[in-house]
Amino acid sequence: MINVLIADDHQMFIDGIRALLQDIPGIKVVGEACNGKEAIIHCRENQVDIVIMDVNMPEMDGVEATKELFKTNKKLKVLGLSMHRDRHFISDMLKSGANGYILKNTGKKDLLDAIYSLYKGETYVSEEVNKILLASFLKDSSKYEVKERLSERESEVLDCIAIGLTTLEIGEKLFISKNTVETHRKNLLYKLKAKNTAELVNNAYKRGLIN
Amino acid sequence: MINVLIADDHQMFIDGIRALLQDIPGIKVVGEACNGKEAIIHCRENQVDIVIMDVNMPEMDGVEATKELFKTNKKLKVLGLSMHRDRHFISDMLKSGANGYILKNTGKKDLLDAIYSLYKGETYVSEEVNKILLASFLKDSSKYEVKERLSERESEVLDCIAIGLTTLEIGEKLFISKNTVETHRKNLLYKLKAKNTAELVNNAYKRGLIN
DNA sequence: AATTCAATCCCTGAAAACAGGGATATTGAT
DNA sequence: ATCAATATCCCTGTTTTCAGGGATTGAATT
Repeated sequence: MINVLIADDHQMFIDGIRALLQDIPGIKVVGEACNGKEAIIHCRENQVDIVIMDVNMPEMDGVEATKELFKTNKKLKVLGLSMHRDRHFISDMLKSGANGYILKNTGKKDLLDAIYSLYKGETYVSEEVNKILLASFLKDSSKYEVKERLSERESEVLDCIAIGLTTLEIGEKLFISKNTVETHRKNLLYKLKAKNTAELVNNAYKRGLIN
Repeated sequence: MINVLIADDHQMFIDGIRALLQDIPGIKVVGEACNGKEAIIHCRENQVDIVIMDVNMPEMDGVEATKELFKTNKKLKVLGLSMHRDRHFISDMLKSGANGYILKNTGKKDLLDAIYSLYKGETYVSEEVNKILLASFLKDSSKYEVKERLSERESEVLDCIAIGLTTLEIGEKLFISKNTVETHRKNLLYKLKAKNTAELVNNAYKRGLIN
C-alpha cells in the first residue's frame, strides 16, 4: 500500500485528486495539507510514502517544504506539481530534492505513472516537463541559473513595487533610505532578468513570487 | 439525471472533478473542454444542463464563452469557477449570465451544493464569494465598475508592456507612433486603476488579463 | 580568521514614464 | 444623423526609473 499525502492550497483540487486515487488499488490517500507547514507536520506524525506537492502555496511553498522534509526523512518521495510551465518551478523543486514533477494540465495517467515510478525509487518527469527542461538546457545552460532565490527584504520590496509604490514611498514604508530601495530594485531586476519594473512584475508572477 | 460539462484548461483538475462527481448519483459528466471554444461546440452538439466553467482559459475565456452560450441556449446553467478571489472575475462572470460562482479553494460540498441549486433554477454563490461581493459593494459601489473591458489594441499594448518593452519599442513593433502607445498606456492605467506600469501588470494578472 | 551574503547607504546622468492638456478619422450602434 | 468608442497622432514639463559606479556593517558559514 502506497501512502500518499496531497499538499495543495486549493481544496477542490485536493478533493478531486482524492476521488481520483480512491479507486486505485494499492494507493491510499492518508492526508492532505493546504500549505508547506501543514505538510511537514503531517509527515512527522504519520507514515507517508509520497507527497504530492504543489509548488505555489501560502505560508510555506513547495520548494521550502521539500527541503525541510528531506532533512528528517530520507526515504520520503516528493512529487512536484504546478500549473505553470515555467522552468524555474521545475528546477527549483528538483534541486530541493523532489523525485518527480508533473504539470496540472497533464492527466490522470501521468499522475499514476509518477506515483508508481517514485514508489519504485525512480525519478519521474512527464514528457512535457522533460521538454521544458531540455529546452532550458539548450538555451542558456546553467551559468545563469544561480542567482534566483530572493532574500526576505527583496521579496518585501518586490511586493511594494507590484502594488505601485515608488522607490521613495517604499523607503518610507519600510523605514529605509530610497537609495537602499534602489539597490534592492537593481538586484531584483538582475535576479529576475528584467529590463524594467513592468517585466519584473511579470516575471515575478510567472515564477510564483507574488501570491 | 444532471448532465455536466467541465471546462478547464488543466486536465488534472478535470480528471479530479470527474472522479469526484462519478460517485454522485443523479449527476453525469457528459464531456470536458480545455477552453471556451471547445465548450461552446460541445454544448451545441450534446445535451448539457450545467457547465462548470473556469474563468481563465486560453483561446476563449470563461466570460466570453458564457456570453456566447446564452445567445443560443437560454436553459443552460453556467457555474463560474476560479482560483483567485478577485471580485472582477466574479462580477464579470455573473454579468455575463453565469448562474453561480465558487472558488477552487472551497471543497466538494460547495461544488455539489452549487450544482443542485443551479439545476433547481436557483443562483448559487459560495459563502466566500458572497463575502467578496459584499465587501466590493461596500467599498466603492458600482460607479467605477464600468470602464473595465480592454480593446483589442489595448490588450496588445498591455502584453508588450508586460514583456518589458518601452513605449518606443512598442510603437515600432505595432507600427504606430510612440505617442499613440502613450495614449493607450494612459488609458490602461486609467482602466485598471494603476499608478504606474508595475501596478498595471500586477492588476492585469489579478484580473486574468495576461495569460 | 576569512569569506560570503544580506542589508544598508550614497552619487550622477541619461532614459523612460507620467500628468496634462489637445486633435482627427473611422466604425458601429441608437 | 448623431453619438460613443476606438485608434490614431502631437506637445510640454515633471517625476521616476535605470545604469553605472561606490561603500560599510553584521551575521552566518567555512
